[in-house]
Amino acid sequence: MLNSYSTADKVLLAVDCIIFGFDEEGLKILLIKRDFEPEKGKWSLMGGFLKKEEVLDTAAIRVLNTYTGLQDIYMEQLYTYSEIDRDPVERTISVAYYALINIENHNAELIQNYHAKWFSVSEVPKLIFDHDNMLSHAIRRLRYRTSMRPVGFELLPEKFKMSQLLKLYESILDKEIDKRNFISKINSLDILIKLDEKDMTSSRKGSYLYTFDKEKYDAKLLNHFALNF
Amino acid sequence: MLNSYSTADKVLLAVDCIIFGFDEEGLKILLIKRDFEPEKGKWSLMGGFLKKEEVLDTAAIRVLNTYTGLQDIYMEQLYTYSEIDRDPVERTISVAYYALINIENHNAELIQNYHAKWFSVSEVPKLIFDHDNMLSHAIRRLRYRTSMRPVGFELLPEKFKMSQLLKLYESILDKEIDKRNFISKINSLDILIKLDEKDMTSSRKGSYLYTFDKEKYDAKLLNHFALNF
DNA sequence: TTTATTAGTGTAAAATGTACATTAAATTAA
DNA sequence: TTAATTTAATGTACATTTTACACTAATAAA
Repeated sequence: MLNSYSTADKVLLAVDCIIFGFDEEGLKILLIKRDFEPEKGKWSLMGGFLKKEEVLDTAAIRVLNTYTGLQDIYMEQLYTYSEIDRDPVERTISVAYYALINIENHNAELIQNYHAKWFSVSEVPKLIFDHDNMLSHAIRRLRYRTSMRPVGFELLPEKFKMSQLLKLYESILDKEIDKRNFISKINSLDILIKLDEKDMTSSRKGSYLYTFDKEKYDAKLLNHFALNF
Repeated sequence: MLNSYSTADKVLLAVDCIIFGFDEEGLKILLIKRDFEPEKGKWSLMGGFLKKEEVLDTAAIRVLNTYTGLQDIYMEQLYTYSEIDRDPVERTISVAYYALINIENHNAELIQNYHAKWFSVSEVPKLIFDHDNMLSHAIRRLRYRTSMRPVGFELLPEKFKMSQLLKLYESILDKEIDKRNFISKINSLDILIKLDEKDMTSSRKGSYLYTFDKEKYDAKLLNHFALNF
């Protein structure tokens, strides 16, 4: 019977969270060392089961918070994984979510956490279950998204140098980008505000700081701008 | 307990199928009239529950086949919907899938079916549950996808006129496209084979027929071509 | 042979993308 | 005080792509 609610199978539904961050060293991802079976001691994404009275988006937020202390992180649904043996203990379907966060802003929350740790995306250890697959899927999505619209908002501090933004793009897209072309392209989008302030920490000359102009950004989102680096 | 398999809630997991087709009249979508409760007699997507020993992709194929007789349709996962009350009978999470098919090729299968019917996307009736939402999400995805790579393959007959391909794009993107620019852009992709054959049914002059060059197409997919109409 | 209908074709101007090297500002060391 | 060092900031010429736009070609029917 295709449509009998009473006889239909019920399954475990999980969420897994892929959290991207960025700092001087480049693009990173947040992982936890499992302190429970199966695969205790191995690295994995933050995951947990959906509760009956809960929406997936909320479950993802709750799970992430439980493991990392991170609050109010907006995550986007990535894909739902349902391979029969993806979880060796019991048939579990998992809905993966991903988010971009600013590492500095959230360090306080993370420090008090037990086992969460940032890894460079280029040096991720072997993960449990199908988490490697989820991660590579998420990276692909992030790259794709980056080429469609600016992503810097979430990953950079409030005030940032142009060179940081450039480095962010280079990290995500994993390629070199011509500095002058990058700057003129970004400027042509007209979504940055150049501040009077300079950051003197890394050079004699100092470099101007910028912030995103959230209003202009939102207005332009509607016409979904594409960047072709 | 976040990670106890034994105490975690289990839920009903469904799949819903969004099937796009195209004919002389434009872009269409396949719906069924429900012959069971709830919402009996209303129009809906083809849906059914995931079985315990089944992968989502397979469930989508099975469900579609059950309602329409359609065979071997490759569907792509769209999104997973989990609003608490999306199904009034019981908490059900649904994974939506979508596919593009050639209406003519599959008419034989569909004719013998009871209640499935094609609707122009511009004249879709009110659907049950959150199926309207799924559909509009799918249309958005289709438009997006169309701007990233050619989609004609699946929706057109084996042999087609350039004007059909143009009309397909206009239907999906819901805007007029300049004929000359369209043709030269398509030709520059170098994925069509112009046949010696002409279709004389719609004009005195007759128009050349084309087929897709699957090999060239696949080769180019790797460099994901973007079309900006 | 004229008429009507759809198919098929090209070009010029504008916008965008790309490749590439020098000067500017400030600190530190001589 | 001057020179040397370091990173920041800027512009141009060329190639490519996109856009706007209108007439001729082929054929069948009248």
